[in-house]
Amino acid sequence: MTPPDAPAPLTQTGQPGRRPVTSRAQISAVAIDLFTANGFEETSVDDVADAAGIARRTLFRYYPSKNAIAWGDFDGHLDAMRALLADIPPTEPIADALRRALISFNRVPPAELAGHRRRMTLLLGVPALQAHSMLMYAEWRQVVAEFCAQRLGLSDDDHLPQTIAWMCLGTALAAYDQWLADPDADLETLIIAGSRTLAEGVGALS
Amino acid sequence: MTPPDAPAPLTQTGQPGRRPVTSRAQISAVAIDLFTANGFEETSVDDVADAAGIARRTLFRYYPSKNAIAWGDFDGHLDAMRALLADIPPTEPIADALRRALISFNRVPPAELAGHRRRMTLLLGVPALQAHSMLMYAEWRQVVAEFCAQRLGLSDDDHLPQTIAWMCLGTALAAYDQWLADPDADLETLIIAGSRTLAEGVGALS
DNA sequence: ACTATAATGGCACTCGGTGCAGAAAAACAG
DNA sequence: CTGTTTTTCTGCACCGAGTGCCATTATAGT
Repeated sequence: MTPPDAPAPLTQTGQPGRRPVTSRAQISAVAIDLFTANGFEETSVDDVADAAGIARRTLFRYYPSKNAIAWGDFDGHLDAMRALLADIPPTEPIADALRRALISFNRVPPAELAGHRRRMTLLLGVPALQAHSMLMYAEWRQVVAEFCAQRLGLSDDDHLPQTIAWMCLGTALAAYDQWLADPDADLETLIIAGSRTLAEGVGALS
Repeated sequence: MTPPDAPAPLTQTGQPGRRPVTSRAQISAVAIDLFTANGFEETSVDDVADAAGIARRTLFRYYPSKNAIAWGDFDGHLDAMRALLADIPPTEPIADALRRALISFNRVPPAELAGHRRRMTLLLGVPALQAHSMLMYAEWRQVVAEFCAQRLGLSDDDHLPQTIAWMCLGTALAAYDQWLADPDADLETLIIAGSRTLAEGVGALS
């Protein structure tokens, strides 16, 4: 039985004011359905707002742009990456550390795999989203650069940490491209292969 | 004396139809002046069109988007990169070849250095242009990937060539960021330093 | 002068994004 | 139960980028 002093207002937070009628995650999910089914350019923001059951104006309170909807919650993933790198023992060589972080960061529960694939297909396939992603990647690179800088006793914005961060990004994105192109490919295997090039350099090839 | 049979119509091409009143390069130059002076977001397409002495509608015949104006002629540079890589003897190790190509590709005549710097400051500094640049970089990466694929006996879209192409891009962009941040820095020196990381890998650091 | 051709220019329209002001829910105090 | 406060939602008007359409203008050749 529910206690008599708790009329169960479902989303009671103790704070005044109207409750949000939806969530960023829900909007993103609905939008990705539409984008995948009908195409990104062919889907207007009004379509997304209608499908999400909110007004156009409200949609732009949840997300600053149509492009951003496809990404969903990126800051959360960014914090996860930071935490991942922070947890790596200082004794581990930097190349191993980066490989481990790349693998962990891109590991998704099997239940979410199909959805993840659909999202990434959009992000890496639609030109407007490819472009917008650059801005997300910039923050991700900064996280990696901070880690490398600390390890190497350099500043965040020094040349070497920034170069390594760029290379890590490239490693991850090249792996994703392969993964999306081949339904049978294993993302982790691809990342491990890319990390080898990252660690040993192009000189080790010829 | 001009020959009597040549009334010197200045831009006579033998083809009928009205002559273009301006050029892509000229529009780009005028636009970069405005963008640099007043800011990219603060400058409307109408402002650029007015300054270039053409109608808004005409401007969009020269460039498909406001973003593209800042890049100017990129396809030309792309062809140059292709030619650069094609000219490298097959005996040269792939890491050396990439380093040489990166250096040559980014070498600019001293007379154009200041202009180049202004353009790159916009391209790497303005978020909208950072994002748009991703689409240009994709073509550039493809050129590099084709070269690597041929050298390694692989396909253009195989994992390894694509990974290397991403890393080359990162090397170049990290160098540019440093160059723009420090007015006294030498771009070539930065690229050489980055190429070392590219060739020897991250494993050579720790 | 007449015709074919290629570029320019104006107009109306769509779509993404924003500022503003008001309506609608929720908690709380009397 | 009524009024107050807080927060979210919504409608409206507006701006700037980009496009389709069609008329206009300039050039070459007959």
